[in-house]
Amino acid sequence: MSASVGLPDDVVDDVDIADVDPAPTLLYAIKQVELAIRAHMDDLLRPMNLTALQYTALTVLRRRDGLSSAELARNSFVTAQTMGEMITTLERRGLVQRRVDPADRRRMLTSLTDDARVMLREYDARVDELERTMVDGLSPRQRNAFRDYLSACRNALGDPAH
Amino acid sequence: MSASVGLPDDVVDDVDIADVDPAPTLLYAIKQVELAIRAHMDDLLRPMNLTALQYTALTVLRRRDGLSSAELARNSFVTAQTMGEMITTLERRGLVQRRVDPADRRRMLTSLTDDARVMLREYDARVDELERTMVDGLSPRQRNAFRDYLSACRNALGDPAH
DNA sequence: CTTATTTCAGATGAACTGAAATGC
DNA sequence: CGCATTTCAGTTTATCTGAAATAA
Repeated sequence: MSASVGLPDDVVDDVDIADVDPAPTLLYAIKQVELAIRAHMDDLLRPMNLTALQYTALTVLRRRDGLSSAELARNSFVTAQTMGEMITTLERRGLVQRRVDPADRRRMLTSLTDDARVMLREYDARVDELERTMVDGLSPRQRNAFRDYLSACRNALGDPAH
Repeated sequence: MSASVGLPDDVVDDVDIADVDPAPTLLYAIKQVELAIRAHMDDLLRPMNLTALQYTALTVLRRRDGLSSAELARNSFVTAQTMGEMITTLERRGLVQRRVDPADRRRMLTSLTDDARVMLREYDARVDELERTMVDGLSPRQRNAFRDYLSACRNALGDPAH
């Protein structure tokens, strides 16, 4: 992970319920940011009647076509049953389609429909803007460092449920 | 998972569903880390029969005694009713106590009980260890930068619900 | 009068556990 | 046979919306 971070620089000195105390834990800081993101995302997603979990599944499928429902479940830390039901919902809405994996006929390979791709593209700009707003105070170099840190954290925590 | 055995060099060269693609969004990366944290925290909290939200409320109260239920709700992006019910549950379990705010008799000031403080202290070590595991690959300087970035993000996203 | 906080009363949805069918 | 995936069924629990009481 290169790191390559140079300068931690003081980025904020705003006083807020989130940081009125010197140093709450990083765990808590991450949770707070995720809560704030989710509130914004829910607002964004509500018009298209998608939950954050559904949206996540769709964007994961856009990057990695043909995952099975069980694989998507592991990615989002929910049970296979929960994800299976969610995929069924998306299928009924015409956003994904499934076909039996010819190499392993137990599995169902899931793909986005063209409708889903169009819909996701319409939201890309808004999601990008949310991300830009979020990292507004960070330099490009800091953003890269931030991404590296997050990746390191995710890898360090592993896949605990399995 | 594998890795983490030798290779002190690159923190991440594990191929994983979380980073098989070059650069998913920071939004997604944060969500993934938070999901991983929550899975670990749920495991940690299950023995004491606390949800992540309840634990968060308790630790917030430890830092900022005497918040009202409505304030706690805003901090966690849930409705006042939801937080009110959760605080009632904690009160019945003897983990918090409430008293009317003498300065504004509509409000109920919430405080931890001694029992709650003891319980939280018992878990501090385990939570600290989880955090240490998570940032294992980061230098102290990087950890500080990471904290700054998170704080900047949280502040940039504001309190959308109000 | 309007607003904030709390509380009561449903309604809902999203998740879970358990179990069965299928196929490797 | 054991294990993974999917699907069906039932349940729980957390959260929400709506409405009323209180007090500033």
